[in-house]
Amino acid sequence: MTRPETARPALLWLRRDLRLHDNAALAAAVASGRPVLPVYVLDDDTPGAWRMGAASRWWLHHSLTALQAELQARGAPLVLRRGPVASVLPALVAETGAAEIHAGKPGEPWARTALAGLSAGVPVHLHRTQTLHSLDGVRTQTGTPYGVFTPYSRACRVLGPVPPPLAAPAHITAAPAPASDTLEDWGLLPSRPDWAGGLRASWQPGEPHARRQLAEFVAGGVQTYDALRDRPGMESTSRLSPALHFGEISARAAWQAAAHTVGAGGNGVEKWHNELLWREFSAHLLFHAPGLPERPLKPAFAAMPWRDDPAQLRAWQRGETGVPIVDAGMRQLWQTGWMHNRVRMIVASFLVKHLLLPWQAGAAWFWDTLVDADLASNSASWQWVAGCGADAAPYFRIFNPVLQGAKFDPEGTYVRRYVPELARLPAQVIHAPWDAPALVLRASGVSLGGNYPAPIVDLAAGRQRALDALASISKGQP
DNA sequence: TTTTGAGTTGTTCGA
DNA sequence: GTCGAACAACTCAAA
Repeated sequence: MTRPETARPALLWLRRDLRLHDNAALAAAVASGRPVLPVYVLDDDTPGAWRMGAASRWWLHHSLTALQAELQARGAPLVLRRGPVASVLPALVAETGAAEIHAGKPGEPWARTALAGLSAGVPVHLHRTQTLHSLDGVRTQTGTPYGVFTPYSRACRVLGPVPPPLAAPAHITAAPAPASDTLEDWGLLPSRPDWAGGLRASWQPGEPHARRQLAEFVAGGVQTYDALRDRPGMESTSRLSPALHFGEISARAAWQAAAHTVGAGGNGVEKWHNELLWREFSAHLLFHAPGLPERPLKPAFAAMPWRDDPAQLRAWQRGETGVPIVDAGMRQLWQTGWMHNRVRMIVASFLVKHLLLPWQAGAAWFWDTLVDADLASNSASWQWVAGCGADAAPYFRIFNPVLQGAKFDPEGTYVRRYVPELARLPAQVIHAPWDAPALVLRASGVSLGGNYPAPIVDLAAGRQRALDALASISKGQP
């Protein structure tokens, strides 16, 4: 007995597009007229793969749980498999008799390489699901990729209006389901110890919640995004970065939802669009510079005299540097799996400039602890702060964590929330307790070197050391 | 081909 | 307290 040709399923490989709305790969699989077989592959084994960090794995577990429920509601179970995609997918094709594969086009070099090495014996159709624009398609007039954000963003904006998002299919004709792992098999959640309490309290992964969150942001926060997005003590950002990373919402939906707001005053929508284009630009950079996660884009930085200081790196990771805004940021990261964007810049600058520790060490910590860890954005942003990126910050731009704290957390709200031992300090001294009179410290229950560390580096000396190090690798030096 | 203007997010110093 | 200039030189992208 042979099945009719049209009964052979279309395999839908979902990776960073864990959604039903505006999913071109899903739409194409449904449009093929074949039964659809959705599959997620946990790939820790492809050589060169950037194995997802612990916080990302926590998010993935819950995002896949939500996706299973959504697919099930439309009649199609999600198949879970584990292993290198280049062997898992062909095996699944052989097992199910699938006639074609649909997937989102990967951006990470290692994933593209793995896909190129895949020979499934059936057509593989790749669809753009992760970005607004083609990573390869946006080029300068001479055909080279962009290396500077502003002209890149201009080129994107003149491409024309972002097309409307695709609807979610009302019904999916399911293929007979092959064997599947269970999420519990994968052990994505921490057990001993269970450190995910702060993540559970802060987040709700999955497409349905991401859509609600976007709607709320567009109805309120985006109007004041321009003015308030730099204030870490306020809820003034979208907090959609993990949903965007895992594709629970599409960049297109995020763009369009804001574009349609009426009566938008100020530049909130434009700022929001720019942030989406920064995400896009980072993906563009990684696409064209595969070494971005490992090596500085500016070759001169190979000679940078980075220090090796495990104790100071550990103090930074734990939020025990003695610099309040830095410690608050690092503790927010550790507790919630996320850090406000402004504070990311401050803690990153502190690590690479004041401590003179390599940006790769910071990027590795972020990779493991962020629920929104994204290879392109993380690598490009760390290189930018370190000064070795394509579109780098000027060498003299060294964030002063005291001034940054006073400017963007003037009441000390953010520091008080994450560094409770400083909570009773007056706002005037909360960002530099070492300058506070002994009487004020005592009255606030703060003991420097006791219940809160003294700064592990003198800020002025650290700044000068960084300037000297940067001067030592400039071409003007003998 | 050559030229020109510009380049996310800052700090310090001196007037 | 406030303000403007200086802080390298380089590379990018377009005219």
